[in-house]
This record gives sequence, C-alpha cells and structure tokens, in this order.
Amino acid sequence: MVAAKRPTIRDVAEAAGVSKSLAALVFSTEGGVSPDRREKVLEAAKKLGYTPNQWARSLRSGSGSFVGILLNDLHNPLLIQIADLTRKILLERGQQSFISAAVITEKNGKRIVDPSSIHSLLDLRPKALVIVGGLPDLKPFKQIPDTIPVIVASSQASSLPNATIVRADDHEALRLLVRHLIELGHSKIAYVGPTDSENSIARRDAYLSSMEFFGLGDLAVTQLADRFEDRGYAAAKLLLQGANPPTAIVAFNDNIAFGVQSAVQELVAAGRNPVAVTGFDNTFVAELGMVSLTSIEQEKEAIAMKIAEILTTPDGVEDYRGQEIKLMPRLIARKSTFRI
Amino acid sequence: MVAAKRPTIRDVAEAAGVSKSLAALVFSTEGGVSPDRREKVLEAAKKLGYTPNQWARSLRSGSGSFVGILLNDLHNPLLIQIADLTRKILLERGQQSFISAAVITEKNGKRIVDPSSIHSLLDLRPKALVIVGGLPDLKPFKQIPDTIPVIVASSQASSLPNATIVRADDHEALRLLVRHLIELGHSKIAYVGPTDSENSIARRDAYLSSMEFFGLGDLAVTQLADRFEDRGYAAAKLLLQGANPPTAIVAFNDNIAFGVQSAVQELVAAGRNPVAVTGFDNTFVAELGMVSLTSIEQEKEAIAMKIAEILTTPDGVEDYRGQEIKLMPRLIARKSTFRI
DNA sequence: GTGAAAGCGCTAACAG
DNA sequence: CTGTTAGCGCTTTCAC
Repeated sequence: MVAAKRPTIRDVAEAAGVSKSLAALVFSTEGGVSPDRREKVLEAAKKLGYTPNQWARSLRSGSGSFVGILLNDLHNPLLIQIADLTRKILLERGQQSFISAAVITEKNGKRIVDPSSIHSLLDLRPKALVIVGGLPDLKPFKQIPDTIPVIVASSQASSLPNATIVRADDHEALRLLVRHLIELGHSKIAYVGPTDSENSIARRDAYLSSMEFFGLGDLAVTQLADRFEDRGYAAAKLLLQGANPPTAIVAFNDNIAFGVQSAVQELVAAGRNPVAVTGFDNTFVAELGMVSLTSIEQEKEAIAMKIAEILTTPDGVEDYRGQEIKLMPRLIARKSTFRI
Repeated sequence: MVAAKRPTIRDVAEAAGVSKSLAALVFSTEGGVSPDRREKVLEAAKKLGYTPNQWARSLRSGSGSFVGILLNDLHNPLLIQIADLTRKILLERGQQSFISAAVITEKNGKRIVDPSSIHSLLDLRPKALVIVGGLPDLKPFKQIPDTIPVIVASSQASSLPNATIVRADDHEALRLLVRHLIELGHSKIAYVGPTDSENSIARRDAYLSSMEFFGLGDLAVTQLADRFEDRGYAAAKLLLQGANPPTAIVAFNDNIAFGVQSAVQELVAAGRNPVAVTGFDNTFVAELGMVSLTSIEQEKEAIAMKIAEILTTPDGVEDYRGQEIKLMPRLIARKSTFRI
C-alpha cells in the first residue's frame, strides 16, 4: 500500500529522457537500442519500480506470453498438487503462468461452473491453457478458440479433440490394485464409485476388466457412490451388510475410500472381520498415520514435468496436439490392505 | 475450440447496423438507447456469442468491476473453503470475482511467493482485493496501491494497516479448547505449534493466557513444531517421552494434530494410555471417521458472508477500512478428546 | 538507431 | 438519442 499508481512505460521514458517507443523496445526486444540509452532506461525503470503490464501487452499483441492454468476442483488435493508442481517447474524454466479456478464447489460437493471465469482467463489471451482435472462435463471449455493449445491434466477429454491429455493409465492402476489384493489372498473384491463422468466410467470398466483378467470376473461387484466420503460410507455399509460380503473394497478415489474405511471400522468395532480398502490418488490424507490407506500414486511430478516439457519445448504443443499421454501409476501399499 | 476469435464490440455494432459506441452503451448503461436499437444490439450479440472483454474495460476505465481473490495456500482446505464460499456468495449477489494464487507450496511445505502473480492480479485492476490466509510475511503485499481496498481473511496483517481483517477470535478459541479439556478432567495440557508468523505466535500466546486464566499457568508447556504433520508427530513424541508427559495436547492446527494423533496411536499400541488431542480449523479431514479430531470451526460461512457483505454494501469497504472483525469460533468435540 | 503514429477492445467526454 | 473522438498501457509498423 504505497505507490498511488503503478508507473507506466511513459513514466520510464520521461525519466530516461527518451520516447515511449524506445523505452518499450528495451523491454520487448534484445537489440535495436544503443547500449547507453538502454542502460538509462533500465535504470529509470528500476528507480520507479516499473514492470510491464502484461495484460496491456497481450491486448495489443493478440496473445500473451503466459500459460493459463485452470483448476477444476480446488478441493481435490491431487489436482492442487499437479497445478502447483506445474507452476513451479514453469517458473523455474522462466515461463510465466497464471492460475485461476473456474469451478466453485459447494458444501454438498456439487460443482458449479462459472463460465465467466473461463471467459475471463481466455480474454487474457494465454499462449496455452492447462486444464487440471475433469468435470462431469467438459463442454464449458468448448468455447476455447482453436488458436490456443489446450493441455488437460489427469482427466479424459473426448469433447476436446484437439487437446493434449496427460494422465495416469487407469487400466494399469486397476490391474495393480486387483493383483495386490489377490496376492494378499483376497478374491471377493468389490468396487465402489460413481459413474457420472467419462473418467469414472472408464475406471469402473478398468476394474471389471482387471477382475476378468485375473479370472475373477464372476466375483466382480460394483456399487454406485458419488464422489464423497459419506456416499462411500453408505455404499460400503450396503455392500458389507448384504449377503456374501466382499473381503476387499476398491474405491474410485481416496475420498470415497475414507468413507469405506469408516464403515469398515464401525463393523470391526461391532465384532466383524476387517475388510481391506484401497483408494486412488494418494492424497496427503491417505498418508496420515490414522488413515494409512493403500492408494494409487498418479506420479504427479511426472505429469507436471510432462506438461512443462510440452509447453517449453519449441513446437511442443504442436507435436502433441490431440494426443493422449498415459503415464505409469504406482501402487503405494499401506495398512488398509492386509493378508486375509 | 470453435470460434477462431472472440467477437468484439465492433462485430456486434456492424451486425446490428449501429456505431461501436452505441453498441457499447447497451452493455455499460441502463438507458440512453432506444428500445428497438437496444434490442437489435442484444440480438446481434447473442447471435455472435459476444461478451464484453472485461480486461480491456478495466484498462480503459482505470478500475475493473471485479473483486480479486488471492489464495495464499492452495494446500490449506480451510482457506480454499473460505475462498470458495466467498466466491459463491459474491456470484449470487452479482459481483464478479477472479481468483488466483500467488504462492506455490513445495512438497516439503515451503511456500514460495511469486511476486509477479501479485503484480499480475493488480494489473487487472480489481475494485478490491481479498487475501485469503496468511504468510510468514505479508510484505510482498505492500506493493498494493492505497487506492484499492484490501480485505484479509483468516489471518493477522499488521503490515497492512489499511486492510480490513476478518478472522476468528483466537483467544476465545483457545479458551474453548482449554476449558473443554479441563471439563474432561485434564490439567496437564501441552501446546504444539510453530512461531513463524504473527498468527502462530498469537495463537500460542492465547494458549498460555488461557492456561493462566484457568489457574493452570504452572502446567503450561509449549513445544515447537512447523506446520506439517511429521513435525507434529516428532514434537508429540518428544513431549510424550519426556518426564511428566501431558494427558492432552492442543495443536496449532489440524495438520499438526494429525501428526500428534499418529504419535499417540503408536504409543497406545505399545501399551501407553491414550492422550487427548485437539486441532484447529476443522478441515474436512478432522471430520473423517478414521480421524475424528476435536477441532475449532472458524465459521467459514460467517467469514465469507462478512467479506461479501463488506464488498457489496455501498461504502462497505470505506466503513471497515483498517478494522479488525473478530468472529466467534466454535468447538467441535469428536473422539480425539475424552474424559481422563 | 530513433521517434511518430496507429491500434488491441473498450469507455467516457464530447458534439450533432 | 446518436456518433465522433480520444485514450488506458502497450507493441508494432513505418518513416526519419
């Protein structure tokens, strides 16, 4: 709260005794200005605390020099970590980025999209856009002009045919989970999760085909649950109180798994045998000693690194346009899974 | 990915057969345009999918019509919730907002401030700025010009004398916690937390004065711990393995409390008596059945509501300038605290 | 190498 | 009520 107003290029030019355009040249090009004048301008800029207004810049030049990052769910620690890592790597490589969120999550977990914030970010004219995480429906992003490349992280995006997709291989992840449980002696392995999006349907299908793959197709059971803890809790109760209950439950994500864990914990307190539980995303909560949830690490660093690489390589965005990059997931075993 | 380019006011004007300025008038004022022409313009706008570019608008008019929200830690669920709630209420009241983050949190928890993103948001010329959450040092925000009002949520901000502060009353919160534990029969109540910021020092002091207030001043013990789970774990180990260990531990926040809980859990597994644990912030993790942590609810909705009220009331920002608004916190008792 | 002038998309102060 | 004009902060021809 100090300067009444940011200094403009004009202020700098005046202080340096040159024209506005010359001062501008100093900040936008390498050469073209005589060393002594360049020096003078930089000095004046420093004294005044001048930084170019990048928005005015992108307004004039049609496209800015920054990458826009759009976070689709502030409440999902996985997405936050991917976004933060991406930002950090880009920063290290000298690539400016600007992060924003288009989605407001309500207390009940309903996500409302604010289309004007998508507009707003686009109006800033990013040179590329990174969309982190999925939505039940990615249609709001169809308004993105073809001229700006899009990278989608950790989600499918069939409605965005030109986008580059970087995400973990769900089929491989589910195979890891099912195999892990089988190795621990389980066979009655159930699945709990939503089917409200491309992502969630694909993951459930991956569960089914993994069960099939390991010869357990007949034992496959799926139970619907929205992506929140209490829904996982309810779904698990349903499964475990039914006839022929599973000995292991694979949850769509960590959040749902936490609910499943609560349900299991209650039943154990009532004298029942424990049930193995697995999550997905390996959020920081899964790691907590009190929770200790076996989960799937989506290799957030690798995802972030890949995104940064695409964005900072010449022609990177061109080369990967429309492609889907699947990264190997990793299983993190914790106390929630055990030998039967 | 459809339109090659966003339509401008010119395109609309042309399509409607009027001048650019007349078309502009339709979007910026209520009256001043004849009904039939207004109709024509709106129709053309709809057909072309035109939306005003608000950044060009704020560039020209010196100040935009939106409120900037700056999130200081994407990894703190409390701050996210406050930000999201604020956004939602503002949206309902027709007040545009634009959210961004100036801080990148590294894996080890270190927070690095990207000053250029503060610049960037300021260059957008928000009509007001909401800073959600604190930092070890709020100095990077000193660059905010006096002309734009600042509201700080859930943090102190003595370095920003003109800012309005909306936060929970820490003294009251600590009084609630200590009293709760005393009522459960505890007296050896220790405190674990950092002292790396105004906030954290104030909270520790609030603990000390609460202990004093209840006549337990001689039993007060504080143990330093950075704001991360593993630091809480280590600090708790230290406390509990020392001579005359506490029967209850008050943690600076939920995150640290989770670590404390892990340490307690381990000792219980080894045959020791359980120790009561309390957190602060009532994040969604505290609520999980596996965790069930007694915590302090900062009344996020009340905070968000107050912020929205200040921002949407005429002269609201003026009336509250430089003031600190303390809201009553609420204790949420869960299984982590019990009768001794 | 340097400066003048035009213009990004918009608004605000004018004149018709 | 309508249209013209100038200009936000910047870049980018284009002459000098």
